[in-house]
Amino acid sequence: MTLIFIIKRMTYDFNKIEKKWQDYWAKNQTFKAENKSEKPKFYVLDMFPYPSGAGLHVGHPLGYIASDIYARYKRHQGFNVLHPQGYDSFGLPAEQYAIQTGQHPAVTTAENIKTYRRQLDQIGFSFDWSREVRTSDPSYYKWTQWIFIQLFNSWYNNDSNKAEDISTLEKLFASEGNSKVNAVCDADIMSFSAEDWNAFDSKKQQQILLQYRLTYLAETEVNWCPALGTVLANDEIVNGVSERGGHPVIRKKMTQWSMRISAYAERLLQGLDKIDWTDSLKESQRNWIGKSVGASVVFPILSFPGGEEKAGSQNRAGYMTGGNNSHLLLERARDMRAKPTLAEAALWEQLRNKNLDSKFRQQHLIGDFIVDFVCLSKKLIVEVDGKIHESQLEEDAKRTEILENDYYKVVRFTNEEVLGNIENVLEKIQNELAHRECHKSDSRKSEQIPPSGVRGIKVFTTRPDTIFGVSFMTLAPEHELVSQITTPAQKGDVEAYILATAKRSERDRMADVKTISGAFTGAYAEHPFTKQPIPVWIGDYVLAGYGTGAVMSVPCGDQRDYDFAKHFNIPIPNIFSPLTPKGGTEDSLNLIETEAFTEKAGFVLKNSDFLNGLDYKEATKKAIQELEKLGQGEGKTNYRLRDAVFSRQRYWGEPFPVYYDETGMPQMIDKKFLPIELPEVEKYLPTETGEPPLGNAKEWHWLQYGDDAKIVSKEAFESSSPSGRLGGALELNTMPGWAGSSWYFNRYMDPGNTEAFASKEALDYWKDVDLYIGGSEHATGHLLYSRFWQKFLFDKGVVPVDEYAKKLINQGMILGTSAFVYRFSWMVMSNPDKGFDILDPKMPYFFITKSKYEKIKEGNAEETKKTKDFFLNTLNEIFPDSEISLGGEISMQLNPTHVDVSFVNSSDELNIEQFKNWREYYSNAKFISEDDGTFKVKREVEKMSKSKYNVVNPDQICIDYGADSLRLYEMFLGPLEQYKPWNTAGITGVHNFLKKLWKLYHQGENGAFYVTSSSPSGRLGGAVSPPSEGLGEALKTLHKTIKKVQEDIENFSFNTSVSTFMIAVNELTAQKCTSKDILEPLLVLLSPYAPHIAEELWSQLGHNESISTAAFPIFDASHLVESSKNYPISFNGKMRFTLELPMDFDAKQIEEAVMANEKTQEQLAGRTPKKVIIVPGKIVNIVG
RNA sequence: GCUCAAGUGGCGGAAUUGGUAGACGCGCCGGAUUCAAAAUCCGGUUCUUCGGAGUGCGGGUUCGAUUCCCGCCUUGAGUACCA
Repeated sequence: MTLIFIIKRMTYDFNKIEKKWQDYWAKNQTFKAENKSEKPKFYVLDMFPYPSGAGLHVGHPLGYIASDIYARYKRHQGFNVLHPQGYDSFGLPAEQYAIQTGQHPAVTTAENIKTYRRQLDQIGFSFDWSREVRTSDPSYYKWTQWIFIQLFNSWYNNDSNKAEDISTLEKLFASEGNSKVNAVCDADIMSFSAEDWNAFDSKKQQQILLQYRLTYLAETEVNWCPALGTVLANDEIVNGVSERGGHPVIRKKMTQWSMRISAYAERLLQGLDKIDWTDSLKESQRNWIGKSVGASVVFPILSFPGGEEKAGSQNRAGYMTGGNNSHLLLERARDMRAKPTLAEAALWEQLRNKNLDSKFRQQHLIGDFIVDFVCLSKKLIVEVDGKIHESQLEEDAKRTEILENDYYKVVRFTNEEVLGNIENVLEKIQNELAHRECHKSDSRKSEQIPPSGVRGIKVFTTRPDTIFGVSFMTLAPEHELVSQITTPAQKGDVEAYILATAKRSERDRMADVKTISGAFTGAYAEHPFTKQPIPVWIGDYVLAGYGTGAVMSVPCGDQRDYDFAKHFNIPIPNIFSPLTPKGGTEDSLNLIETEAFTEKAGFVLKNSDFLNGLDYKEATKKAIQELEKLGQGEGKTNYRLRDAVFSRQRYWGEPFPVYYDETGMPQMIDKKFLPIELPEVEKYLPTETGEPPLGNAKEWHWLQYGDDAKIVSKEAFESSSPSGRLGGALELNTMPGWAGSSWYFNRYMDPGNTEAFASKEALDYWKDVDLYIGGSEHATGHLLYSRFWQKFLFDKGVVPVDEYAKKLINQGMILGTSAFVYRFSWMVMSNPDKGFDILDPKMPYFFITKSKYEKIKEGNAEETKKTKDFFLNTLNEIFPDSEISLGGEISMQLNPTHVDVSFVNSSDELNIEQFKNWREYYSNAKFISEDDGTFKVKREVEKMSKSKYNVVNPDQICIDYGADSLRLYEMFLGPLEQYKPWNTAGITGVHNFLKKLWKLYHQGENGAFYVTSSSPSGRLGGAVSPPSEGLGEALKTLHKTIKKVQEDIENFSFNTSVSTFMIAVNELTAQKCTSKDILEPLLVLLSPYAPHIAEELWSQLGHNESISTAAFPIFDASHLVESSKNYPISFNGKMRFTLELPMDFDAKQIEEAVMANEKTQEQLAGRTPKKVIIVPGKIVNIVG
């Protein structure tokens, strides 16, 4: 017996249903995730949205719908699902708006968030809103500031290969100096001993530590836009001017906070292998990190302008230092050596020849100074001051300070002291020497110093195996050696070239990579092995910013070197011996006749001394070994990844928890005082003195006595008591947009925590994101920086995993379908006496429908004439008093103009009335329509954007079709990761599907709910027919659907499951299925996609609880077993007909049946098949 | 230039390990219902000279290729002389 229950007549009132269930979910906190649960966890995350003023357009929810389907599916699977949402609410647009309107960004941001929230709610997402975070909320950015402090208090230890607390570094410095420390740090670090360190004052120590910290202050060259008063990122500059406003941009050096992300380059690269992210995304991160393995090689410089340096001597390094103008100073030093003062001569007599056991040099160049005497190994400078120094005490003091900064000690004596009591002077010097540790100039540290002076030209190469192919060196024009080594004869050429390069803008240099240019410096370097001189050139194909800014040019193995050599007639020695397929070499074949041979295989080396006969791998290894023996090179890995600038001259961002003390050193504010809240300012522009907007804050000085601290005005700070006082001016920059988004996924685990950014329990439970969905445009920004922070936090033991997202999917963009109308006009000529004003407001705009436009474009004379007549007649009607004539046909103007897509229907017909009302100046527009009276527009797919009038807002779609239709349709459009145009026309398809679905459950009289139950103890009681009786076809449909939908969700192929649902409903409708056994599980399948209608029908089935955690139906293959198969019968691979045969036929039986069939004989037309391929259960293919 | 992704009807797209190419939907065409329209329902819809041909183009492997291999073309994205 079958029980029938009829509830009441209902139509699919989606607006009412959707509102009802959205309210229900909110009221019952249906999607709240628990931090303690017996269930397995699953974390589904969407990329943080920026709440823009324009609100959501239909492209935004695409990824959210996909992740929501997955989250809901996982709930049906029995997981405790964390699916949070929040806002990356600091950012430029709100600030720009504040600048224009004076409205506080916090106010506009809050309004925008409200709109976003309303729009998100109406789509029915299963977010746990109790965990919402906003980056601009002080309770959130408190922890962003805290992480910044952790970075400041850390350094990267290459030996332990992780970040460590800065205190461990201080201990090392105090006990052994820095020579053995293997840290990631600034490039220009001087070595010091433990004694030096302990003798340094606090400021000096802090300056040194800053060179090791993971976030540090440094002078960085930035893109400065004076008009906007801020630094711009590279992608904010378009064609050399600012993207916003088109203002000029200049290169400027500024002191900024930087993040030492380069410390993590290798781990960021290696980590990619552990995570399931899209290949293209990993690929762009790999490119960005840009690892290249090779060697660094030093080429000594053979000739200096003065000729006083000779190449080849081993103890050259450290012999002399000097800045860019050293060659000028050197001449002066020589002069002074020749004409010493009496006192100098006397002292030199005593110091020379190692009378004091230390080697001294006289009139030597240190940095940009010529000092009287210096002991390089002990870094002791002895100055003998004549009368003249009394008048320049200040300059001397400054000079002393600079030298001391380089760890030199300066002792001064007067002429009188030296001449009067030279014994005393020598004793003092001896004393100093005894207290100073010996400085080895060739320590590991000094190798990190960029090449300068006689150290030679340091290059990085990925092909050390080709070192015998070097025929010249090329330096970047900006290289600091250029001015030092250029010979007088070449000076003119070189300077002219440098000037010409400097003039060329970045853009010119980029656009014009084909032109080869350069200049010879006149200098020669020495080949490390052959000791042959190699000419040194400069060329702008070598970039100052990469590697060492210099290359060893191997024209036979590098195309750019090859082109350069050809252009300047530099020899191209060949070192490649091509391999034949048999393994021998074939030297008659010249690999480099027309271009460089850049392959790393298929050759052995020749003309390469000890590398002869070796291949790429062997030779690379051998070359590095030999270079290391000579001390002129070593194996080296280079990364393109640069440290990230972390300061922005902006208001609407996180303030730094930093003040500058009286010595000007940055100090972190203690954790207990966080957050440092963003101050109020009167205007959001830079100050008159060019300081960032925070410079406008009246109170922005830190004033702290012990546990008491407050932010006060400059005056209040200066008048406060200095005793026990901490504090100073607060940092004026704010953090960049990526600060808050680099760790938010951790905050969602425990967003309300006030003691930590998340509790250990929460972090250990949720661990990482299982599924992360977002746009690929963040590939090298957010997604790289956030991995860096996560690894850092992992090193510090704060988070349990070092990769925060196991799987990441990129959703494609939904593009707009822009509409264009064609405007046309002719050149108008009128009689001067009876003229009319072309700017007369009565002068209308003329538009022509698409097909006629196309005819005219093709040169259709008739259509052109008609259009012309229409134009002229219309004008004559409007201006009856004028005599108007037109220019020739050639002067006809046809311009496509964007028109708002809301005026255009799905058949591309323009609503002329709406269009006329759109703009005042269109109100009297004239139209040439199609012959049937419609006016058609041209369509084109473009990015969705306000300025293209092609934005489609989800609000209206929800009103017209409902959120379930929108969700299904966005998924139905195509594969998630693909870019695809939005076309509202198709939404009726999925909407009809939902109506059909509704009908399937409402097959009662007058559309009443009607479901038959066969369950003996069903919820509504009653009896009883054997389960599944007579449901064969329906069960097959159901289980086919279960299988497909489950596979689809797990493969993120959401578009195909929508088709599957349609097929299922079509089939069940055809079967007139009313069985609860079928229709109930079907709802669970559908619920992730169309949750509102699923909830409604679920409750109509008699359930009192939400469908959201109902168990996902289990696929049972037995329902799909077929007894026969409709075999496709192919002839030579082409399917000609099908044949129904029993499933249990074996190959032989199939062949007999097929060959016996008359259609087979017809196809064969008397031929005998050569071969019959039979795959039982699949196909039959007859060949012949 | 390099790297990655993608090219299938009028359109969005499907074909999951090589096995019936064009599922599903839109649009279009025809029909039913209606005084009429909307809505709904039913049927058709790759091209075709009715033999066949056909998944960007040209080759190859295979009994069989949208799927695998080689070469090319086009489009989109990222990157910009990376030594």
